[in-house]
Amino acid sequence: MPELPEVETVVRGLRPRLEGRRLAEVQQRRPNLRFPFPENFAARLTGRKVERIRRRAKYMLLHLDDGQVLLCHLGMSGRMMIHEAADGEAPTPLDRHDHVVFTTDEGTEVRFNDARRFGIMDLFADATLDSHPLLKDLGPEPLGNDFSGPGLAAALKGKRSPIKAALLDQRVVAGLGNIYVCEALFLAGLSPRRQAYTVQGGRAERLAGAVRQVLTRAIEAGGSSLRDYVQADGELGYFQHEWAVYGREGEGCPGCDCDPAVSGGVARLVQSGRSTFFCARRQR
DNA sequence: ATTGGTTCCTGCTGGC
DNA sequence: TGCCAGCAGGAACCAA
Repeated sequence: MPELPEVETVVRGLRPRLEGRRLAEVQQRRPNLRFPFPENFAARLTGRKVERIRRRAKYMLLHLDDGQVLLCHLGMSGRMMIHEAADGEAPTPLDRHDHVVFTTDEGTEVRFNDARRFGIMDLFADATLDSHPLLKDLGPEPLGNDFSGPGLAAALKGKRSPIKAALLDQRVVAGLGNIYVCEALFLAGLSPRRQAYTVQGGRAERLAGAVRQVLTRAIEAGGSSLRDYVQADGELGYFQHEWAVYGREGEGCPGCDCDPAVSGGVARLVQSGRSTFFCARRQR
């Protein structure tokens, strides 16, 4: 599912096609995604130039030349598919889940496709960005300077929920989802069931380092491609081949030499309604 | 205030 | 082989 590394990969794929380009045409093909589209969505975007594209947590933020910001969230199944203009070739037919089509002044099409419609699009003034309800409570960027062991420890202090749930809380650290939380806890050797407030000192330091490491590696690999997710240019990411525990129930834990038939290997449990994968031997 | 459960949605998977 | 229940999950929302 698109988590921080996947969104970062999409942003990097979109930049060369959209930054500095004008949106010649914008088609909104249904009234809502997860929420209704803002009023006059397409009209307010048409003719605008995209000055800068950046990422905050799992959100893409497109800064426009008139002081508006277009916010996009890929939800579970959202993709940005790029169709370059080609001489004399018939355009690829639209899919029924192509909900928004942006066409630039160069003729490039960017199609937002989202089968499950958990995605979000919003459009608002740059000046209100810091108070935007979806952005205002977000925690630090895990790859930024504001994220550290002591900072993480402070955010976890007093939290009685399992560390797994705490890391999914976007107010603690922004951008992690189920996959990378499982992977980071594995790397840090921490049990997903451990109460969050017990992750202090060296444990918090290890966990912060593990979060950074797993996200950095995933971005280098171009993200993880599940059946839902394709990078902006249609290339597949490779990080799913590097998962140590996610989706590997019953397989041997890559950190243990033990036989999965004897030890049980990677275990699965359900926490806050989602699957957690972990190695009970290595993670305490 | 904090925490846990439910909901939205569709496509894929696995069991019969 | 075909059918269909169940599962996947980000984050708002609600209830305790």
